[in-house]
Amino acid sequence: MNIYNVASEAGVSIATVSRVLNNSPQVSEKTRKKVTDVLEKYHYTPNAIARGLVVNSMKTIGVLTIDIRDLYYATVAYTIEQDLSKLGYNVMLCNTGGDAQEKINYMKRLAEKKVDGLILVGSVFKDQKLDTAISQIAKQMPIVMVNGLLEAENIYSIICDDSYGISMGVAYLHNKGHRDIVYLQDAETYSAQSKVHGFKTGMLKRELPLKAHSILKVEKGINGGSMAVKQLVESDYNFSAIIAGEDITAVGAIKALKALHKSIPDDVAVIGFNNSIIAQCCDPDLTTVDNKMEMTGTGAVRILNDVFKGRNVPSKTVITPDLVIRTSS
Amino acid sequence: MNIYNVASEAGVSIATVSRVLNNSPQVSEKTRKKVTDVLEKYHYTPNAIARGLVVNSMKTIGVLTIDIRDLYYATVAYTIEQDLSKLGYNVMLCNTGGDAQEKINYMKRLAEKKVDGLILVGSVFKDQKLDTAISQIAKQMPIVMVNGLLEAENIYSIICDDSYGISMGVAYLHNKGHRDIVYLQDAETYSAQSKVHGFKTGMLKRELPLKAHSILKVEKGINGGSMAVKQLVESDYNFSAIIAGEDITAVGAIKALKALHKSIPDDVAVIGFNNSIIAQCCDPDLTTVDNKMEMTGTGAVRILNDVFKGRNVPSKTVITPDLVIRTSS
DNA sequence: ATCAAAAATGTAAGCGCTTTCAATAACTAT
DNA sequence: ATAGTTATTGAAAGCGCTTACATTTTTGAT
Repeated sequence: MNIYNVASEAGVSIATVSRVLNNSPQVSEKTRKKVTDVLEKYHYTPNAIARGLVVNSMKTIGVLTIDIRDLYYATVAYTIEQDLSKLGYNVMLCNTGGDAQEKINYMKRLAEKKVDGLILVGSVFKDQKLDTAISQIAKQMPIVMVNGLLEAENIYSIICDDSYGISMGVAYLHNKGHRDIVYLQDAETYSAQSKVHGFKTGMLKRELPLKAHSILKVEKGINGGSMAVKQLVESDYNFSAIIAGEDITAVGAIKALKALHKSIPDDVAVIGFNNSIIAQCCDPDLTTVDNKMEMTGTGAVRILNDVFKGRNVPSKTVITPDLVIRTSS
Repeated sequence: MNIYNVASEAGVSIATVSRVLNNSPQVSEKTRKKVTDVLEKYHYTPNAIARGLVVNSMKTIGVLTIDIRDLYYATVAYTIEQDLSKLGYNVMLCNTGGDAQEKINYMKRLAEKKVDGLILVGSVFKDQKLDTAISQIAKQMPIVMVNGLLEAENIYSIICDDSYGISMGVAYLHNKGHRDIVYLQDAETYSAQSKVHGFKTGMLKRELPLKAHSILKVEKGINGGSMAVKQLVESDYNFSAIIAGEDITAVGAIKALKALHKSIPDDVAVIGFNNSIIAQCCDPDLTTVDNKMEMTGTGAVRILNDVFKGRNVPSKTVITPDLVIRTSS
């Protein structure tokens, strides 16, 4: 059933049917009814591909995340999807993992499908090949980078000030009397780098010691956090507080500390990052940096929509995180 | 840059360009090179919309979930996306919430966009209007229902035997000597109904008491689980074990129990459902039913692909869950 | 009744591709 | 060289829609 069938059945031209389909005001009530009757009778479904070919848009946005099972990406992607849906867009969701080439492949496929825009959530720290590819794609459609930065035409960034988030954690711990704070770096993304930076500057600003074990690179997850604690204890490193790059890593640290009969927060204070639901599942409840996932998603969509509407959009938007204090610190 | 430009630049016909684009073997190496040179020179990107219009497919699958922030949906959707990607498909992800009408709206939009198939993850228990809509849509494309059932042409179900999962929990607790087991029902989906059924039959089979408080309807989440425990304690109900419909609800119960200085599992044993990462974040680690999220997602994709390939596919596939025993029971 | 303006409808081109079928080029065996 | 094959290539239709422009109908003022 296509527009021709409808037209002949209703005794009008295809142009008129198209007008009815698009609620064009310039069609009389009488013929409108004739057409809608036929439309309903045959359960006509317009073909968005054909429409898309003409108007050169499928009302679809590509969203690339590292891994949707990670609560951070899930929440951002959820908000993006819901907001876009209200604007009439659908979301193509891609899990790219950490690999740059995989990201490029996805972007190319989405470019072929002529998505109206791209939102890249999370980003590898630096990859020249990837950056080139992104800039190239941006010639075809606007790109919003969430917690990633790439200064180029038609690319917009929305970034949570993760650095500041971590430095808030440092400040809080310092005020509580902590001096030997360990930071667990559990990723190599733009955000992760930013967090490390925040930790370093926060420590230096307060003249706290930055030693060999102050920044530990670990695997993200419960196991990574646990291993870090084991490593610290085995090396007899003296520490009274841990800040982790993600809640889940902090949970791992808590588990290991408890297994060693360390009291939290009395023996060791722990701070996480993301303020995901996980922070409320562990025991004690986790103090964490709230990086405003909903605000991030909503902001990304607003930027994209503003670009579509031809409005003036700053190339970089910054979101300020909060420190959520719970019982683990 | 379109196929015409490429053709004239390369001095061939558009048919030849199309053949090169689709790696047709019937084109000589010489002309193939002429064309690919032009393709690369201009960074030509094929237009999948135009292609889609001709072949009537966009190589896209619609995936409807209740809420991607829920780890269960996230994991299933992740697996689906990854598996489909390998087969050359992209995923349109939709968060429908619990609302039937919303689901219908999404499905209609996806139908217009001519997705090649639909995977509905999770489903409202019964809704005549929704079922009618789904059956209608199934006339246009195959539909796979994950943990949902609707017997109709072109609709396939893949279901985790949640009923059995819960009954395993009951059996385990019974063997440990528990008699007064409470079930926390935290949803109204098909799965949720199935879990309740499993609880009832499991209890009856072992001649365990089913009293007024044996099945408690609660809100899903930490708060729901906590409230349930409070309610049970306040009403002086005597119970020694709790099974929750989801891990996160079980975590809420654990928190409330610990706040009341009940020891877990000695005073009260707790079992969750899903075997999500949350089950390893709480303290003690949560015994839970593993409903094989990856297997479910992979199965759904396999079914869809088999249908595409014209293979014979059973209308219902059942997955058997496992009981993962940890320290909370 | 008549004509100009406005409203409604129709015609036809074209969006960028695939694909059938016809035409041509390149071989092969005589 | 020649006819018969076979491998390449090209011409053109068509996928289902939007839209600029042309045409027809309606309306309203005279």
